[in-house]
Formats: sequence, structure tokens, C-alpha cells
Amino acid sequence: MQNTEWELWRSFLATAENGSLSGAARSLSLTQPTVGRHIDKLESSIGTSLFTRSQSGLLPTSTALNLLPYARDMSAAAQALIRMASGEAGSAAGVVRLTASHVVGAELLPPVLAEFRKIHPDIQLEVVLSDRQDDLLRHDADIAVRMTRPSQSALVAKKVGDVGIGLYADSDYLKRCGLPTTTEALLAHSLIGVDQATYPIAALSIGDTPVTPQIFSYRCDNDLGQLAAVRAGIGIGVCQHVIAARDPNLVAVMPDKINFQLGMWLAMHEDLRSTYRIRLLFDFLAEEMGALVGSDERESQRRE
Amino acid sequence: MQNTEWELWRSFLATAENGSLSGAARSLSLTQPTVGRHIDKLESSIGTSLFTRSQSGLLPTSTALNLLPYARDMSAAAQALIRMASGEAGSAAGVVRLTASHVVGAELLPPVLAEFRKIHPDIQLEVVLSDRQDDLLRHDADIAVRMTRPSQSALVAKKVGDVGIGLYADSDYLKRCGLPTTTEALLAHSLIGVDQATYPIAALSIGDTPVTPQIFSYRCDNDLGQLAAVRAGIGIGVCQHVIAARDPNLVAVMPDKINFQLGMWLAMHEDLRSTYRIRLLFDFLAEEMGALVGSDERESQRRE
DNA sequence: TGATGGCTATACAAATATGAATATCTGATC
DNA sequence: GATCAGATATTCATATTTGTATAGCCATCA
Repeated sequence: MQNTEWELWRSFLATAENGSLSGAARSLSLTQPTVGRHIDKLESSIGTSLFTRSQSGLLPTSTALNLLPYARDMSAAAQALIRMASGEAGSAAGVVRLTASHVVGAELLPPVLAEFRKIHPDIQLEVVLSDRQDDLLRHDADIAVRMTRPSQSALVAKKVGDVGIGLYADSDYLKRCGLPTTTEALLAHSLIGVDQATYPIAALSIGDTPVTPQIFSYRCDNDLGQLAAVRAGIGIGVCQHVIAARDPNLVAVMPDKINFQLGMWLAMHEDLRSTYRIRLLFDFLAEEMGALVGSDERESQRRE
Repeated sequence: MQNTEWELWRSFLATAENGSLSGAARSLSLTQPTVGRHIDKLESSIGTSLFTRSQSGLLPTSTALNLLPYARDMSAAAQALIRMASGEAGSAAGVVRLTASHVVGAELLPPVLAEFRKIHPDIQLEVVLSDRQDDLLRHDADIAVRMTRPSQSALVAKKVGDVGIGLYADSDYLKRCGLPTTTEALLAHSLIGVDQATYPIAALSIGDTPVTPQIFSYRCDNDLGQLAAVRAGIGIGVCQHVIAARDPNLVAVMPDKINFQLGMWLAMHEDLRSTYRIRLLFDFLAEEMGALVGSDERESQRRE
């Protein structure tokens, strides 16, 4: 029990995430009997059942659900390990994994990363589009581009600039429904915004009306989904000026009244500063993203 | 390369930490040829040498040194995994691992934990005495007793009270060298204090003299080592009142002039709140340690 | 100088884990 | 209601991994 083999937990995680031995076997390039035997071993080793078997798959027990986060930690560390092992620490080669919001990853990053790839063709990039915050500490990613100030310990953070954000709509939509000029008129429009998420809107209001999910008639927590809705002419939604400027069909709505700034931050784990390829991308992003969003004032910090 | 087996990294870590294949084999209950083959596999898999072999053992290359922290992460997660698997989440059985400073772990905790063991004999305890701070996030320990306010994210923290601290010396020492009553006289004494550590003394001063390692003639970063030095009659050093009160040979030095309070905190990872045995110990410690140090005001908090 | 205890490397037999094939069950679908 | 896709369990031959035994190297110490 002391020396439960690490390999078994890998099968455990895959089984839990795939919902079946067969699925786990496929994802691990093993076979179903093998994974089944691994689970058997684990169960007899810890003395508890981990899954309730059924013909349609395996259902994790509450014990298994409790263990799952730790197995994920293990997996994250294992993946970070092979990523780190993918190149010499001091060479411009290997894999770097970065995470960003969907809209940043889809709209802003690609041209910048294309440039980076040209300069450093031996550095491979993995881009994870996610709005979760807890990636860096677990080494789920090496670098994060975020719109909030990173507050976690052991992170190196650098502000690359402030992103201007305003309301936009497709020109066709505005032809159909008119361009509002007052907050009352605006609230009567078809608005696009967040669903469950609370963070970006907690302190906002339009005129006297606080911004809650209820005022939106099209709700989507994925910022890229919102942008797509705006582009499809569904209604009025927020968009970064720098993105809207490239799209001739997007028209600013009440730009003089509604306009705010969000800081854009780069963050990486402190440990990674000595890994050249990661440092290289970090510095490159700081430079290029800063130029892109047109930062006036810059600020850098390092939290303890 | 994608599917580097987890098991291999376990051998890698053991090899690095033991400094030899043979040692690693012993610690893993394997044999030296097996561990050697594991390292071979890893090296050919990532295409780099990890250790320079020699007749006296294996020396990690710089690549290996870079990978080591991640292997430790993996190991910590694996250990947390088997610890969590050691008992049902909802039952008062299994293993709980807690960390505390040396002096707290040696002087204050044992009687309290003895009581806990009487009440919950099926909960096994692992106590790690360490002054490092980074244990909880990696799940190196489940619960920490600390003398600083935990500031890391995802931690549940609770203040159990304020510990009074003052200067003490062994009565024999004072017979030999006299009991100082002024700060000048005090500074002429043989003082016991920290060596490298900076945190506890950064803002302190004795009279007009700032407290730096140089004023101590006996320096030790281990607080228990300092206490032992005080008890051995080496000189004057700090001690918690509650500990000194039990020792008839310890005499307070200038208690009216030098006396300060340090908050004592309990901390645990947020994820563990739903694990009964851990919650049980956390609450028990909050209660008993609070009574022990005699807290006047209590405060609890949860950081985001 | 010679013996000893630590280490790595290698060869071969034994133990172990794996995959292929198959039986069997379940739920969805036509 | 029959059929099909996808799931787990079981068996057995095969492939892989492991341990044992051994040889060789180097430092330390009497």
C-alpha cells in the first residue's frame, strides 16, 4: 500500500475521465483488460471500491471522486515533466504551453505567435484556451495571458498594457434595430453578455441599472462566443477596440459613454525563469502584446 | 515520448535523491539493475543524459536538476493520493499529515495529539517538523501550524491565538553571568538567535540596536535548537511563555521590557474540508491549541 | 599492499504483465 | 422484437519486466 505504483494512478485517472475501461485503454494506448487489471490492483491495494462496474461503463464512487483531484495533480506534474524534458533548459528548443482566454487566443495571439515561430522554429507551442485561473500553480501551463492581476504566490507577473473595451454591434443589426444613444435606449436592445460568470461585471452598471446576467438576452460565458454572436448580428456586446478595429462590419455603440479599460497581464511560474525558451516567449509576448494593445503606462511586479 | 511511463519518473526521483542506483533501489524496494534500466529508458526516451555515471554513484546533469522539482511535485501528489486513499473521506480513519515548526512540534503538539489519538484511535498521524512554507499547496502536508498568517491562495486559515514570547535563560547561566536589567547589559550577554533566517527579526530592535544575526553569539535557524541552547545554559534566547512556564530551570529575562506576541495559525488546503478526519483534527487543534496558548481574541478568515 | 565495502554493468532464468480472442451483458435504434 | 454498438469479464499464449548472480571498478583503511 505504501508503494502503490504510480502507473496505476494513471489508469485510474484515465478511467475516471473517460468513464469506461475501454475508453481509458484507448487514450492510454493500452487494452481494456490491462486497464481493468490496474483498477483491480488499486482497489485491492487500498481496500475500497473505486468504481461501480456496469455494462455501460464505470461510475466513480465517492472515494474515487475524492482522489481525483490528486490524480490530476499528478498528471499535471507528469505533463510538465515531459514538457520540460522536451528541450535543454538553456536552448531555444522544446515545448512551451500557454493559456489565454478564448478571445485573446483566437483573435490576438495567433499573429504574434506566428512571428515568434518564425524567429524560433524549434520551439513548439501548445495553446490552451480556457478561462480557468488555477493553471499555473499546477503547471498546467507555462505562461498565462490574463485580464486580471495574478495574485497567486510564486508567480512572476508582468503587466503588458491596458486593453480598451467598448460596445459593438454588426452594422446590419444596427440598420435593422437602430443605433442607441441613451442608456435607456441601450437597455431596450438585444444585449449579449455573460451567463454564470460574475467576475467581469460585478461592479459595473449601465446608467442606474446594475449589470446582471438578466439584462442580457443572449448569454454566453465564453468571450469568443459573445464576439461571434455580435458578429452574427444578434445584438450589442462588448469587444476590445483593437479587435473591432480590424473588422469593418463592427460599429462602436455609444463609445463616448461606455468605454473601460482592462489590464492585460502575463504570468509564469517563478521556477520557469531559468528555462530559456519559456523566458524567451514571455519576453516576446510582453513586448509584442504591449505594442498590440498600445499600452501607455507599464508596470511590472513580482509577488512573493 | 508522449507516453513516458510515470513509473520511470519515480525511479528518476529516487535516484536523484539517493545519489545512486543502489540507494534508489533500496528505497523503492526494487533492485539496482531495474532502476538502472529505468534511467536508461528515460534517457533514451528524452534523448538527453540525465546522470553522469561513476563508480561512486550518479551525478545529476543540469537537465536532471531542472526536472527534479516537477518530479517532486509528482511525488507529493502521489503521496497525497495514497494518504487520501487511506480512509473513507467521511470516516474517522486514515492518515493525516501535519507540519509545524520544530519547537511547536516538539513542545506543544505532542500532548495535544496524544489526546486526539485517544479520541480517534483509527486516525494515524504523520508529523513533519519543518520551517518551510510551501508545503500545503503541493499537498506535502494536510494541515500546517504556523506562526505567520498564511497568505497563499486556496488555503483555509484560522487564527488560534497569540503566543507570548519573551527572553529566557537557564538559571545556572544567570547565576554565572548575572541577570541583565538594561538593554545595554543585555547586549553584552551571550545571545542565542537566528542565523540565515530573516523573517522573525526583520523589524525588531533591542533598544536602538537593530536585531541582526551578528548580535547573536550562538546562531541556529532551528527554533528547537535555540531552545536547547537556552536550556543548556549557553545564553539568553527567546522562548514562548507557555513552554518556559513548564520548565523550572528557565528564568524570564527583562520580561517587562521585552515581550511580544506572535499569531498562531492553522491552515489547510481548501479541498480537504470535505475530508472528515482532516476536518476533525483541524477543529480539534483550533480548540486545544487555542486553549493552550490562551488566546484572547480569535479571528478566522478564508482567503480567495 | 591487500582486504573491504560501496558502486555500476551485464547475462540469464523466473515472474509478471500484456494483448488477442472470445463470451456475455446492456441500451439504443430501426 | 431483432439488431447493432459498446461495455466488462475471462482465458491463454506471448512479450516484457524483473530479480539473481556475477564481474569489474574505485576509494578507504588497516
